Amino acid sequence: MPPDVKDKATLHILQKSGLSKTPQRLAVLNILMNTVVPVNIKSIRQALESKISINRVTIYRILSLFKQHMIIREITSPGGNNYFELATMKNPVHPHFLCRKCAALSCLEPLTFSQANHWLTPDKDYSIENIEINISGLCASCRNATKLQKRSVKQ
Amino acid sequence: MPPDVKDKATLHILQKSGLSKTPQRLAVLNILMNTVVPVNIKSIRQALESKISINRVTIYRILSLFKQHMIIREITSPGGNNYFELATMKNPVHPHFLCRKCAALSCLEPLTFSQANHWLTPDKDYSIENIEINISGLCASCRNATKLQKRSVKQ
DNA sequence: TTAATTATTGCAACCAAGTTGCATTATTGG
DNA sequence: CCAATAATGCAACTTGGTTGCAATAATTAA
Ligand SMILES: [Mn+2]
Ligand SMILES: [Mn+2]
Ligand SMILES: [Zn+2]
Ligand SMILES: [Zn+2]
Repeated sequence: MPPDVKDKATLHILQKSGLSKTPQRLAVLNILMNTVVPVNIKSIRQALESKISINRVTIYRILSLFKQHMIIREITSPGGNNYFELATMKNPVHPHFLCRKCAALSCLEPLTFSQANHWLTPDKDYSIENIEINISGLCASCRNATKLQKRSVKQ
Repeated sequence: MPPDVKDKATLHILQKSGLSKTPQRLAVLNILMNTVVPVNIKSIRQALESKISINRVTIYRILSLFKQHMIIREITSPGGNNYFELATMKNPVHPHFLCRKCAALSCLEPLTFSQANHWLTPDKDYSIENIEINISGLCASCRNATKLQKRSVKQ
C-alpha cells in the first residue's frame, strides 16, 4: 500500500467500522471525503483513474460495504445514476436538488425535527427508516443560461 | 382494434392529449386506471400478458409518451424499479412509502401548500419543477411478521 | 368507403449497469 | 515471518432499457 494514500482521517473511519484497510477502500473514501457535492459512480471511477488502478467490480463492492456500515448514504436519482455522500454526524440526512439540465446535484438544508415530524408519523403501522426528499428543476446557472438565450432569440 | 378494450374513460384521456388510440395504449392506460397502488414495469407487463400481445419496447415507448403528456407520473425507486401512477387533478403529487422487505409501494396524503412551501423556496435561484418525497421502512404487514417471528424465537 | 399519408408497432441488435463465481493476491493477527 | 482469512481482479453473465428500420395500423380527407 503506498503510504501517501494513507490519510489519517480515512484510516480512522475504516478502523472504527472494523474494516480492513486496503488501498482501494482508502482511495474511494478519500474521494467521498474531499468532495463537497455528492458524486455518482461515473465520477467516482473518473476520479479514481488518476489515483489508483481499481476494478469496477471492486468499486461496487466497496460502495455497497460502506453503505452497510453507514459510512455513506446513497441518494436516489430518477434515471438510476445514484449519488453518494459521506454520512457523518455533522452531515445529517437532508433534501437534495437535482438540475434536470446539467444533472448537478446539490445539498439543501436538513429538516428540523418539527418539519420532519409530519412525515415521521404517516401511519402508526409503518416503521420509518428513511425519508428522502428530492427536488428537481433548473439550477441557478442553467436557469440563467436559458434566460439569456431567450433574450437573444427575441432580438 | 377489439371493441371490448375501448373503455370510454381511457379513450377520452388519449383524445384530450391528441394521441392516436391504439389497442396497446388503451391497454396500458387501462391498467394504470384500474389499479389502486402505483405499478412498476414488471407488474405492467404481467398484467398486459393476459390482455394483449405487446412488445416490451412498445411499453417503454408508451410510458415515456404518457409521461411527456403528463398523463402519468413516475415514482423513483432506490433500486431503479420505478413505479407509475395516473396523474389526474384528483390525484395530486404526494409522498410515497416503500417497504424495504416486500417492496410494496403505497401512497401517502399529499402536502398542503403551507407544508410544501418550505421546500418550494430552498433558494431564489432554483426553479422548482418537482418535489419527490419517498419514505421507506417496513409496512404494516411486514412489521407484524417480524414481530411474530421474534416472539416465536424467544420461546 | 377508399386510398394516401402519417404514426405506431415489432423485431433484432445493441448498450450500459450491475452481479456472480472463482482464482489470485493482499491484509491481518499471532 | 507465516498461516489464516479477507479483498480484489477477471471473465462471464444477467437485467433493463434503447435504437434503427421495416412492417403494420390509425388517421384524414377525398
Ligand atoms: Mn447531500
Ligand atoms: Mn401515489
Ligand atoms: Zn443545471
Ligand atoms: Zn412490506
